[in-house]
Amino acid sequence: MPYDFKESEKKWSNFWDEERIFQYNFNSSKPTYSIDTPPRYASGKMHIGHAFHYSHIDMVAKYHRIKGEEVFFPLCFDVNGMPIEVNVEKKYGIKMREYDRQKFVKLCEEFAEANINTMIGQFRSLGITADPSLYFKTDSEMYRKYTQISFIRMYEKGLAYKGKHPVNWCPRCETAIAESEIVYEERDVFLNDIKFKGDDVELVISTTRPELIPACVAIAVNPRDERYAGSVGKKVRLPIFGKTVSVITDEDVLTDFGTGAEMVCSVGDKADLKMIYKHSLPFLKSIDEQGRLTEIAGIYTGIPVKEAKKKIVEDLKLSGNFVSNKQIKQNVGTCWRCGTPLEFLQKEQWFIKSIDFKNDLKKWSEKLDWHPLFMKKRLDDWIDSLSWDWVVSRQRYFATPIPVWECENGHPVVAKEEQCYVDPLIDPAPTAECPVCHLPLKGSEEVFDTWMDSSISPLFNSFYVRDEKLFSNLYPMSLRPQGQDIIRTWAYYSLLRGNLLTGENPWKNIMIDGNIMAPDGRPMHASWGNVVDPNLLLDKYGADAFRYFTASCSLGEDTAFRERDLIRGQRLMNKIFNLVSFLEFYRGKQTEKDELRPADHWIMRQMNSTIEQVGEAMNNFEFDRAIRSVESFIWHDVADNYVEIVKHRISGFKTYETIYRVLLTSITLMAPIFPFISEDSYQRMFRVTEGEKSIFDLQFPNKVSFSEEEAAKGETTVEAISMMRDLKVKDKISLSEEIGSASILTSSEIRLDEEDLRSTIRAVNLSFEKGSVEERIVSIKLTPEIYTLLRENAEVFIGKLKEDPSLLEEPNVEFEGRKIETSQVIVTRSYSIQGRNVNCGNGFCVSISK
RNA sequence: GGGCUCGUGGUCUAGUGGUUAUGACAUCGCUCUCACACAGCGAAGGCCGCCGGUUCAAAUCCGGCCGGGCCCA
Repeated sequence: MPYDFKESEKKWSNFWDEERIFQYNFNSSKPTYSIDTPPRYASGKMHIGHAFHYSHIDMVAKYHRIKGEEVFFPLCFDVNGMPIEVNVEKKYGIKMREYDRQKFVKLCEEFAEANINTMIGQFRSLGITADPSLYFKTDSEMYRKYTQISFIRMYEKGLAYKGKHPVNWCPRCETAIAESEIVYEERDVFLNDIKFKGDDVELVISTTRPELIPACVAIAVNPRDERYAGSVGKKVRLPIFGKTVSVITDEDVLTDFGTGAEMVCSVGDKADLKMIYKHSLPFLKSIDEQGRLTEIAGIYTGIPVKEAKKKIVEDLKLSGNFVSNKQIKQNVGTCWRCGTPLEFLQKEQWFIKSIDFKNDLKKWSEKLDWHPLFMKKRLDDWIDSLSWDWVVSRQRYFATPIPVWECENGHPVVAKEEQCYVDPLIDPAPTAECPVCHLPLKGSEEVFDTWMDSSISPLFNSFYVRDEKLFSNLYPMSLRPQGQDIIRTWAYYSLLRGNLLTGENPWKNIMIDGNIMAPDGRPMHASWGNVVDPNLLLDKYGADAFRYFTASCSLGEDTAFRERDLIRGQRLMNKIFNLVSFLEFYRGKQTEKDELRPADHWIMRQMNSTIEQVGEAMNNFEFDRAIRSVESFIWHDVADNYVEIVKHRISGFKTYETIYRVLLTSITLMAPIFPFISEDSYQRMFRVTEGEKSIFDLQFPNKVSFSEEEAAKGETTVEAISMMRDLKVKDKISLSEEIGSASILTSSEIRLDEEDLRSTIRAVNLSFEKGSVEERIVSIKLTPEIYTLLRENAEVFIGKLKEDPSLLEEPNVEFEGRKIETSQVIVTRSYSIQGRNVNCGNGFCVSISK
């Protein structure tokens, strides 16, 4: 009867909920292991990548639980921000800015809430037991309150400021965009060659943005470009617009891009901005917030950029200034949400100081334990590449309001902490008028970048400001788990703010996961039709099988989805189910007093090394190593070999005790990875004797003591049995059929458990025959020490031994004046016996006869 | 273009200097064996991406190239 995962998974997730097995106990005396759960973004349901990532986090949580720690694993959701706004606009066919602001926010809340409910169900199906008693979502007033308070504290420390600075601006979303939110896309654009004339000079510039001609403040060429040597310093007129600009030189101009002469516009892009600062050129505002040309464009005023580009090119053709164009590929900075090409605008914005802390950030990053370590470099490289402070104001609706009021001269008044949560559009300012100019104050319409919310998650989780005692216990948190794609945002901003506000890192460890790719190795895209739905997989294979796949992926690496791993996982669950059924069948049927035999010592030795390997791997977040080790133990050592041996003597108390211990240890080791089958097995077979309510109340297993000498005998016994069973299969003798005799053929002393061997193989007689085995040397190798000693002569030495193997019979061999111990020589032999059907292993052969 | 990462039997994968390179899935034999045919035993299948270097010894270290992925410009 195969394992019914559907029924089991339903049953045990209900049990965990009802019994509150995974609820954090604030009064516990156990050490706390705290996890800064990534707040799942509530714009839709979870896809396979999320399911993958949260499964890993859950394995860490359950592992530390079973290690005896009190695990703090909050259930949380991220709600604020543009993706939900955009989804709501789509769903209801409305436009945010044409809709009532408060009503629109309400729609966003409802939309998010529905998704949250779906995702809570998905978490449950996956066996992810994030704690609902530690629930938060980022749009709650409780959460937003601390976003605001943390801002106020940074403002008071001079770390937040309002400043005028060019920002990346999305004309569709009408909001500033942080550097980290820019998505670069390769697009086909036209590179236009346009003639600029002066009184005594004429030159052709190349530009992809002819609509910016009215914003042109200079023409730049490379100083070493001889083609333009005569033009430098001269004046040329802008075609159509007539304004006069100078030809300047700048090292950054590429001589091989187009004609090698380019317009400097204020402000077209970052490169323009750099030249404007360097050459003290004027700032013009050529594009407005909606992406239309401003009044400096004369007759083109008010025309959207795309249209203006077309018109201006046409007019250039008419005026004879247009030379030619060609299509090129160019990386265009676009809005991460809507894909609209971004503009560069000079705007008043709120900033958080970050550039001043570049060196500190690298030190803070150094203090973290990174898993895997190579991810650290990605953060360090990002820190190095930053060129200005973090723009935190957004001109949107659904997010935390910036707790600020302003007079009409733009003097800000920041809220008092006691006022928070505060909505300046509704609530009054802390002072009646502007303290500078005594004018009335108006609440800010701006909201925060959503990373302002999510990057205080470790502070919020640790009861920052709310409860000093809890804070000192919980902060810094044990672990930040997250995806590699948001190192430059979530990890970076959290590290920055945690340190700026508390002077300490927000966590001790950071675990970075890779992505799940489609089965074809490419990213999953709806339009490529290669998306895999986790719900279908859970239905088909079950959560433990899915977790088997996720555990088998190396941390930090991108992995193509492999359905075959789920198949294998499901088979493993079935194997475990059947092993437990076997034990269950013999429960209470013991009648004989027996003693531990060599095979029992052997399985204990294997078990100890599995305990050690799994513990080490899990401590390092190496789920793949843990699972390989435990799977190989259960399937091969226990199921294929050990169970076969104990079948004939399971009526003995000691034998039963051993297999009981072995299976209980196995499921305890696996419980963090396969919670359902482990809980199911525990409840069915072990709870009545162990007493604890849940397998997760057990402790990570300790090693047991055993005799190394007996274990070695056991290993030989297992090997002999396995070879004899193979012979029975080959001779078409049923495994249950008794055979007359079994023989061990060997040229040397051999120690094994004759009784286990005979009973397991069902042989009436067991005999030993000496001296009849022919051996052949397959290879001769040396220990690394001897290789190091002999270096280039090692091969000569090996050749000598091959020529005369009898040398190996002495304890030492003379070679070039040295005495080399033969124990340092690794000889691989194969054994055979002429004319008999035998199996040969390590130092002996076996044969059987009816 | 830069940083990081991966490239091992048909497919996927373990393996960071030293036995005859691990295992899974698929394929092919044989076996209902008293926990499990979602099983067991066995077979076939690999110039470890390519080129060079270091070393007595390289899948493993170094350099270059080719190809996939992530992030950035």
